Amino acid sequence: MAEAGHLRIGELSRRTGTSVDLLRAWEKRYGLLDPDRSDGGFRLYSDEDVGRVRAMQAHLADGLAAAEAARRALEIGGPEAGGGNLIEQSRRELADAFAGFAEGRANAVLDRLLGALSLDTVLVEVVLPYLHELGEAWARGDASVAQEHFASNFVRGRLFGLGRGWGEGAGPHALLACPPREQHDLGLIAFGLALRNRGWRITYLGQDTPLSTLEQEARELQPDRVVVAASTPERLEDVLADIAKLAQAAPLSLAGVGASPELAAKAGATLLEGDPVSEAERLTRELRAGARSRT
Amino acid sequence: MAEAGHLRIGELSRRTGTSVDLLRAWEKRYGLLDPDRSDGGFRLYSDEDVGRVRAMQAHLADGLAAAEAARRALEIGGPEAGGGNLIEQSRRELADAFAGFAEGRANAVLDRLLGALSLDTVLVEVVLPYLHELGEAWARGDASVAQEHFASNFVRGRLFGLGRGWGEGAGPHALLACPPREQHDLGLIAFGLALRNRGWRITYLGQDTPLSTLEQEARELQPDRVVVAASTPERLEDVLADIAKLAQAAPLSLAGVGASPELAAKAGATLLEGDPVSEAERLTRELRAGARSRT
Amino acid sequence: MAEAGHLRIGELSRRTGTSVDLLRAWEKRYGLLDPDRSDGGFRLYSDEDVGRVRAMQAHLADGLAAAEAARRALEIGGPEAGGGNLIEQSRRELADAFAGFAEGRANAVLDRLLGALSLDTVLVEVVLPYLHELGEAWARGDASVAQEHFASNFVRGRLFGLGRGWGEGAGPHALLACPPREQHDLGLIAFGLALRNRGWRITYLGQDTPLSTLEQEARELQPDRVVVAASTPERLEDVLADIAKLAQAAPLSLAGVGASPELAAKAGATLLEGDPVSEAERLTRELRAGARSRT
DNA sequence: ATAGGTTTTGTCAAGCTTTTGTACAT
DNA sequence: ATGTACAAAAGCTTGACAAAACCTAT
Repeated sequence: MAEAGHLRIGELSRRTGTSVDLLRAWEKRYGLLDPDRSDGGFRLYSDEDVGRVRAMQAHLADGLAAAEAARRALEIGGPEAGGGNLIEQSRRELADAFAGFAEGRANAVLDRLLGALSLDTVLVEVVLPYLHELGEAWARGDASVAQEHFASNFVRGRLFGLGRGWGEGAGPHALLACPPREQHDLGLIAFGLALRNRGWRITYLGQDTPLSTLEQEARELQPDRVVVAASTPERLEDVLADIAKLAQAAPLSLAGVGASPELAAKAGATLLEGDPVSEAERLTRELRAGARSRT
Repeated sequence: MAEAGHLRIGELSRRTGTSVDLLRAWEKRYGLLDPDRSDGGFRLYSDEDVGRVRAMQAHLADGLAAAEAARRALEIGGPEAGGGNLIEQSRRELADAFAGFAEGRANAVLDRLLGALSLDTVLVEVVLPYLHELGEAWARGDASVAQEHFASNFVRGRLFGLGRGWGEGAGPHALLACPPREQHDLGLIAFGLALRNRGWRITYLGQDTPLSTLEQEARELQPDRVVVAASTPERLEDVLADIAKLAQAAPLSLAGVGASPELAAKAGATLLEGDPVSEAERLTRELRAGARSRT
Repeated sequence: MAEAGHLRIGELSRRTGTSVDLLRAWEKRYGLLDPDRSDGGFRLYSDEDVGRVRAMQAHLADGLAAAEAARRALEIGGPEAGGGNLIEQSRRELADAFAGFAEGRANAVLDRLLGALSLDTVLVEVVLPYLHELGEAWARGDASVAQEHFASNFVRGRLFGLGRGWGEGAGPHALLACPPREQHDLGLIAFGLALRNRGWRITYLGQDTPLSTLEQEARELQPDRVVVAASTPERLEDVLADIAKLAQAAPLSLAGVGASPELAAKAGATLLEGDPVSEAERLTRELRAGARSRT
């Protein structure tokens, strides 16, 4: 590695959008950087340093004090270092367990993961990829329906277990549902968990919810955000007019493979196109920013 | 327990719909309440007091004079005099909680029940009746779809939580599923739990399972019993030929409101017409008898 | 983990939507928070604190007076205090709760764990390690007798609650007991639960059971396995002859720190030297293998 | 039910300190 | 490049205040 230094401070400043003075202050005050020096004494930074500065900025944007942001940026290797192996292995074991209807082993794998990593990581690195892969295998005909059913029910049960109590609390409030005839709700549950982890309160209506009901509850509960998720565009297109009406009742987002920029635009809704965890993060940040700007 | 006081008089008033003045009057005249006091002298009421006020109201509504109503409200021993009271009260609280999307309270009710009674009792006395009633209310149009969805998802999550690990073990093996297009699986899950509680190992395929898949898995796993549950006869009639074929592969039972003696006879299957717990008990007994006779 | 403090009061305010002044007031008046301080004296909050504030808000929304809401937020803790490592965090919280005789909080922690993980994992990763540690702390004189009693009784109550109905069912049958003068039965109960989870039927005789009684029951009930657990060798040595006789009546295993290969050999019994869950798994596997070989 | 006094609790202000980004002299 | 200075933003403590909620007694 050792990536010898090569960037001078001006270039590092340009690349990271941080002033030269500030970079020096961070170095002095928090030891964030420890650049090589040219013969003449110029600081020479490596690519790793760019990463460190970016991490610092991310933590600042997250609201941490500069001192604390620096401390964290320095704690590299970070949370999931060495988790890579565990994750890779767990994915394989999980697929194996499902193939053999071995609930006990599947439970053990998830327990081990949850014990070692954060829920966000488990969702993003194992559960969601597995669901994705399962869908594809099923479409290809490589997975039996029984296997898909068994795995779905298993995962649904575990996710609901993790979500226990998510309907309580004082944070922002999200209302989650799938449109009529939509049965795939696992991604939506995962999204609910990611929101919960960020302080949201969740009301979950789930699979196959009529739009009229959804609109009525949106008016009544006045959630900070309504999210409708579908696995195919048809499910949304079929009720597009109702969705547009729903968007009048509360801030609305569309999610899932079935959502698209066009549909979202027509409905007057936001599109959530990333993975559940990133989108939960984004929604939370936006809400926080909105609250601040209104002050 | 001794659940120290915590509600102030205003909140007690809001919760019971009785004016603050009247509450103080009842305390003074009949000694209906005997709240703790804060350092500054504020009255602090416990959850028990809420129950006592409710009892008082019930007696008043019943036509008793206030003095007499209070005497009786005090007599009833208090919180959960006898199991019957607990069950009755829990049912009401559960219905209340679902009506208000109050997940926390619903969890609290179930936790209390599970702490005090056996799983069988909780299923038979509270969960299954509630599901039944919910179905009827929904059919009558008295419950919103949202409420039904919310409650179903909540109950499904809790039941799966209770069944965690049910796929493992040394006991007899049951394979459970609903036929195509059937979405009501809560009763089937409850049945799985009742079986589990009697030592069975459960493989759960759930809603909307194609018969071809089911038959294939039945041949492969060789379960001691396959149970197919449906909420309307059509779901079963539509695939009657396949069900008959399935009955060749493994001992088969039909369950749910959609099952009938005629259908079972045509399919070559047993009928489970009682509640999940009794039928689980019966199946277990039969299996044991069968094992003995084969010896 | 030790997730040191890192949020300053402004950010905590933004994240929870509570004014800075109010946060300080809650700290001063109710001791709701006890933040670290920067060198200069700024308050530094942890993720757990975010959870505590959220719990406080939830209770306020529920109508409790602020003083009472704070008391509960401290007792019962927050719903989901940040991601992190679930097991590590739960262990700490449990130890905390026991140290403060906070039954409500201990219950909340266990409920969350049981909802999120399988029983096996909760036993192996949290409950048993805690018992072990408590034993050591007590031996060192670091834990008071009162604390040890409180924790033991609490855990015993919860474990028996989980085992409710374990005497029923169709699976293999285990008879569990401790020898005379042995009072430590928590590990044995955990073992019973692990067996139950694998389909066994449990008859539990518990602490301080005379060998004569045990032998009589073994002859009468004809269990598939008898397990005797002791925390010191003396308890077993004192009745070794009787144990050997018991081994004639039914398949016998010795367990607990007091058991050893020598003792087992002398008694004609098997030794269970691993943790309860692994040994339950092993016994179940052996039983299944035995059943198959006899076919 | 009203009147008159008390407690609780969220908010604010004043005066001082710490933290942190930026500026400037050497 | 370095070291120092500076000012805005964010925090700290103490003390006070007023509205809401509650008290007793009539």
